[in-house]
Amino acid sequence: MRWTQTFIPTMKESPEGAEIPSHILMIRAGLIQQVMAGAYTYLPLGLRALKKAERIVREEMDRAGAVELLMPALSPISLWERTGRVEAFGNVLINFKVNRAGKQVHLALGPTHEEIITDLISRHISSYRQMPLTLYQVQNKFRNEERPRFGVLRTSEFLMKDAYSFDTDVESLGRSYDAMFEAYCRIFSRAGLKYLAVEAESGPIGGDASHEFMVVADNGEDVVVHCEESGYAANLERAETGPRGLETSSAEPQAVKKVPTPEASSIEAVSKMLKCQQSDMIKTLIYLADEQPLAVLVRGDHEVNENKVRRAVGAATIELASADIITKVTGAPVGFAGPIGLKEEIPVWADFDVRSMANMITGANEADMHFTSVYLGRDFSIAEDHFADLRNAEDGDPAPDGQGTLSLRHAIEVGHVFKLGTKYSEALNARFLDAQEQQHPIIMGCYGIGVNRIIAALVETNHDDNGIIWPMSLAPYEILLTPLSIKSEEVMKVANGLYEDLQSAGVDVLMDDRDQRPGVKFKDADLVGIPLRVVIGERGLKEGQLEVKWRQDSEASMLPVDGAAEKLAGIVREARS
RNA sequence: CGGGCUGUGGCGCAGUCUGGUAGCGCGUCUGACUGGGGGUCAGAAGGUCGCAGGUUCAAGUCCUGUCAGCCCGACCA
Repeated sequence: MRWTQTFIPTMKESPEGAEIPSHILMIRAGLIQQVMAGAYTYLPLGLRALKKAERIVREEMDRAGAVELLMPALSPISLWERTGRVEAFGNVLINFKVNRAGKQVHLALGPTHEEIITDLISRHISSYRQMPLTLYQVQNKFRNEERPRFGVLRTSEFLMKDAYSFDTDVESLGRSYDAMFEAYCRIFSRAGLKYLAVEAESGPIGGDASHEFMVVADNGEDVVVHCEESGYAANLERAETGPRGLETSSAEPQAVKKVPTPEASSIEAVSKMLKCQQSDMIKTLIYLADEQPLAVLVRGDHEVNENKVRRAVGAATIELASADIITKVTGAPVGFAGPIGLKEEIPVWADFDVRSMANMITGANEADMHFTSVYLGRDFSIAEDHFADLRNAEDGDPAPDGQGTLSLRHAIEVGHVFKLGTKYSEALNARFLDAQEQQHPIIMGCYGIGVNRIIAALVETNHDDNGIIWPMSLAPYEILLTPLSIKSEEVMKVANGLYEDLQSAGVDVLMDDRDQRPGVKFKDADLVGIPLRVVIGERGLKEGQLEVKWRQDSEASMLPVDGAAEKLAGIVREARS
């Protein structure tokens, strides 16, 4: 492609509103253009990168034995009603009514396709002989995100590769899952991403295993917990922490005191008012677990992990109690709850770390009052089986296996594999007969990749001050030819010859044939980030040489014009790997 | 959904407090010079200042409403 014949609107300045590198660079390099919040046009260069990512995904899915199909974005709302996901998705599900032959038809734009594919499978699979089967598609998804942001990292419409496996038993599901897991590893490696496969929260519905593929990046929306030593990696929502020592204080216990803390209803405010460490305080939160109130205690500087509470308590749902319920249960307004003197008898759970606390400060279950010098065992007690790991992991916590310490990092989720189980097959009546003529629901898995996020995550993690640094595998073009003077016949003769030869050799080549000064071309070359740049200039041609430079290198090397095309094509082929 | 910020030629911004001829840089167009890291000179085009209403002799500027975008938080497969 010749630069003058395509459409690459590069920009010198960062657009207003774009703040993170991937967003800024994708706009400046002419990859995308915003249409509205959460919706972007892929310009020619951006689309080429996206298609490269898509191709890698297809190749690896096919290699793993998955079979491609294509489902529509449009679907009848009734399908979503059957699985209860109209409520589950709520406002995220884009749905609307249209008039058709005088009737109103209620439609939804698919945010994911479990319903549609399970409905499909229920009509065509009836025997164990037809499985295992894994189907996939690459298609646009629609989610009315409450808050689209960060360029193409979180949008209302996005390109997703979604795969679904159908198996007869759990062992077979495990094999299907592992095949997808392996495929994902190959996909992200080929895309040049440094990723972590982390244990993920499988959520309240179905499934006993789930992994997310995360690219560590400061601007990522997710937080992962990682241990270099043991290799343990998990989403913060899921991450467990290792055993922590039971420290005992040698200080002489003092008597409990009730102290006034007017209007100090947060941990921060109380610690400031009483001039104490947040880690000496107890945070007491009232939750509703399956509609039943319970109190959860964690150290003041820790965060409660609701999923852990839900699992520890054995509840299906968990939510923070409303102000009314808190007042009813504790006898005090929000912010003054504590384990001593709760108005109602409710279960009290505590995080392991509470066990090693002494001389604590807690709410007094009375407006504007806290207790100080509180001791576990002396002033309140908690049943031994009500201690559990109930908080989010923190930097420096021991790893679950005790090997090394955990560190927290922000990350971008680019893929997710999930053992679904029978949630959808039961709801949509997708069953099969086994060899014993017994009927069972089909066992499913689902596997998603955000294709746009592969691009965004790559740019986010592979750039320098001057622009994007593409790996050969995703680069919109593999070689950029930069003739320095298009007015020089000699330069253009060599450039055009190279261009033709490289194209014939199957290389994706872009030639900057604009009548621009060299500085402009070099700046744009770095911004756009094509991996291999070949400069054709009068200076070099005098020696019969071209100048070849990798985007990530600062120094160029010389290459004789004779045989340059074959040489360059070879280098590209090698780098594609 | 709560909090904060921003809407002025294609892009980035100043001007708004204190009402009085709409400006700057980049980009674009024409011409000349120039030609290895975003050139120079000369000229030109391009804006109902997000939208609606109000106050005023006069509104980009003041008031009311509204729409859009961005950031933080809440929420979220």
